[in-house]
Amino acid sequence: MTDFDLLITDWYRQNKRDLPWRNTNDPYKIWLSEIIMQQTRVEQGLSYYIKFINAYPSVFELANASEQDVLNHWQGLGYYSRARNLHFTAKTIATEKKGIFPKTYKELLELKGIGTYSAAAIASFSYKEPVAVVDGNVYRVLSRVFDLSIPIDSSQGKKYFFELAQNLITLKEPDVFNQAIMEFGALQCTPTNPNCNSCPLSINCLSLAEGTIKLRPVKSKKTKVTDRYFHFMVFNSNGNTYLEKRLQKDIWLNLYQFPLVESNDNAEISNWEKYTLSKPIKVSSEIKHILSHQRIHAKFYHFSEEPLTVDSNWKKIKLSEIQDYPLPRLIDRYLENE
DNA sequence: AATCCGGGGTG
DNA sequence: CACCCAGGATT
Repeated sequence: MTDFDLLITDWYRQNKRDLPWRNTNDPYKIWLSEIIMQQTRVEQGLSYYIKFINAYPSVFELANASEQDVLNHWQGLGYYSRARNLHFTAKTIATEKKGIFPKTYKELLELKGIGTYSAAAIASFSYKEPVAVVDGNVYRVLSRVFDLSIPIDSSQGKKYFFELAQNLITLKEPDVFNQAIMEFGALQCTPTNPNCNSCPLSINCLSLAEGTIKLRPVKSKKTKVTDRYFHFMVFNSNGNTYLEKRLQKDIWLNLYQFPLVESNDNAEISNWEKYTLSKPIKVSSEIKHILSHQRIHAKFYHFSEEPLTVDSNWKKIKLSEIQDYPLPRLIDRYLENE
């Protein structure tokens, strides 16, 4: 197809949403929006973007914040390594680079938390470098238009789609092309029930002609989910409780939770070993919390006495100040419903 | 190359 | 329940 770029950019000019990070060339704002939006729908990430811009108007405010403050603002969005890397890179930019972002795809790639997609997005949106973005939308659009069955989660597939997109991108307005193909995937060429009836590419869409729309894109792997059983100790005496900071290489790194004992099944814990000898005054029913690779079965056990011993990563806090700490959604939701 | 890392929405 | 979302780091 010779005029893919024209068709897609024309569609974009008529159908694009008005999003705050589209009205700027500021690499800080572009970068922040791209990190927040990774694996996240615009409707979910938008309020976080606004919150971050208000709290940290420039890379210097972000660099000078504590990691806990950054994680607090990130709370509930998930994939918390994004927030930790965001903060790490802000400090790199503020100190080593005096607040000036790198201006090329190649240099941007060297920053922590910035991969091929984000580097291409920042380089094209801020500096009009003609390097193609390849995100979930782009995989879907291209695999359908060209009816490609090569798996998008293979190394070969990733390389193939990047080169294809790179061959299609316009040199005049690479930023518009990149925005256009992603917006087209998000609004028109959607995962289920794409709007092929009113699609400017339907005449050229090989997958539509072959009847393979529902099969595209192809993924070869399926994620396997493991079950975990969490038992949280909710201490409450005189309005105080204990939180523990998660320091292991595991989910929710550097977030806080009620002190946890993990077991192999959902049987109620009766022996809390060194932590307490008393019986809980209340035990919640099992709460299921779904992550991409884990199914967590959680129970909350309430104790009205102080623990017998306190681990080094525990912190005694006022229950009324618990929201000063970044909490996994599981904990936050339990507090909401309690 | 394979696996891990959240949370929410959809059919 | 399975799949997807403005992906990246680690092993």
